[in-house]
Amino acid sequence: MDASSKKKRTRGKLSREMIENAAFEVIEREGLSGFSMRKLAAALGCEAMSIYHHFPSQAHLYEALVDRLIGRLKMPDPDLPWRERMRIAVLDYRRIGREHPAFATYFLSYRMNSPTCLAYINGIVGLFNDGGFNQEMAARLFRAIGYYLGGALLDETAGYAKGPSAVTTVSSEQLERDFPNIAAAGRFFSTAEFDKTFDLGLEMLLDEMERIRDGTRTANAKSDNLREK
Amino acid sequence: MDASSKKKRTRGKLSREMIENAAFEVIEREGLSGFSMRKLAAALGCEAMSIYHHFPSQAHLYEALVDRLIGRLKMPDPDLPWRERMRIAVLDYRRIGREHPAFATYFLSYRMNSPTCLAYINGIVGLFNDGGFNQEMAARLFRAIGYYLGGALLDETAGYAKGPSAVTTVSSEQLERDFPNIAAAGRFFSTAEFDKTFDLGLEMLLDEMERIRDGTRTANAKSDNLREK
DNA sequence: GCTTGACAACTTACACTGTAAGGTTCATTT
DNA sequence: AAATGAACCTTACAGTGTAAGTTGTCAAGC
Repeated sequence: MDASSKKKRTRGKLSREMIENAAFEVIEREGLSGFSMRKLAAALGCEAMSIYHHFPSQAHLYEALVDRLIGRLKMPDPDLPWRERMRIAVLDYRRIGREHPAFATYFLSYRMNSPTCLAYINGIVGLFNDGGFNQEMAARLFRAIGYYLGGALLDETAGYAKGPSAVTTVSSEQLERDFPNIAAAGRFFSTAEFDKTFDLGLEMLLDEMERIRDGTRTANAKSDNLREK
Repeated sequence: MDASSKKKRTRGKLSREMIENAAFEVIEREGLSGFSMRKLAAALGCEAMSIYHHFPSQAHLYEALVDRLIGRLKMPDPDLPWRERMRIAVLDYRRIGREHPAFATYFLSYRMNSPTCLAYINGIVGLFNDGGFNQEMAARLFRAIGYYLGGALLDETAGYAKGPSAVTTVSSEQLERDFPNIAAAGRFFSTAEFDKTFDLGLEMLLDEMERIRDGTRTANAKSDNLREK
């Protein structure tokens, strides 16, 4: 018989960390929708259900992945100028998203509630408080900058740089002819332009935040009340 | 036998429009991940495979849904002041996302390439051109505003307002004690505050765009070159 | 050395998914 | 009346997450 020669069961082989590492790899290789517990198991050289001994569900595993990414983020040095601290915090977050483009899709719509993530968010909100804003403005600016950051990451990781998702596509000749504005703008939409575009928007928001803090934002703010309804 | 009494086959019942309408309903009722061709068929009173006669795949169906949402958007009146045109365009897009919160998740990472969607994008890029920016700046600002808009929609439709996605959550007592900044900011994170927060960020970006156009953005822009690396 | 217990990993099974392939029904045209 | 072809249904397959039950392996106590 000697059935043991066929399957080399190395006991205690698996661990949470090993599984997490493999999960990151499989997700990036197969894409988030192509990821499955069975493929993860194959990468680990075990059966799918063995993973459930370490993570009670796929959701728990995903949560651990988010925690690991967020948990490694450090708050920027408080001795730096505030604007620089804010910039670093934003770019740090963007970096971990860019490092895991396939996982970012999940990451970005994940509503963080683990202690690790809450500690991070608490620190970032504190950074806005340090900027000299009152609680309301700190809260709203936190959200507004987060919108920009999240939207940029979504586009940079899942956007046009990955090619069209449409089933029916348009030839570049037709694009040039029928949609000239897009054709003209297209060259600034490439992956190589991501940093420059992101920085432009980020600096715009940083400028405005400093204007709000310094009370020098009187120019066009009046039009805020022009909204219908 | 009289098998016809059991199943009332009403021929020509289905149509692309009917299927699309039902799809929007089922998606919003079941959530995007809870949506399936079989559930859609059940809502339509037909079998799953009947849908494939009208849409060759689920992806084609989704694409049609995106096209329908985008296709109904009109460019703002060109006679309005430019800032107002831009504001309306942004809010229109946000509105259709908010009207289909469950579908928005798909919508936001969908890379539009259908003629309908390209026509829309072409119009919006043209709106930036009308603002008096050169091609490069128009392209980058289009993207930057899109980042803000997309991130906001993602958060408003899939974010914290839907409750935590984490499997392990933290009690409100612990939140108050360990994460005071979040607790303090929390009241401005509610659904009721969405409009006000969105408007703040939008007006910030509109302000900055006008500064860029008018060349009055000299204040802090110098720090743009402080980036490491 | 032997037994026991606990735990880690595996096996099986179920209800679900999208959709390929092919069969059936029926309104319309000839 | 016969034929056509669109519209719809049935069946089947390979994939999914995971509940439930089983087996293999190692360490401790006798």
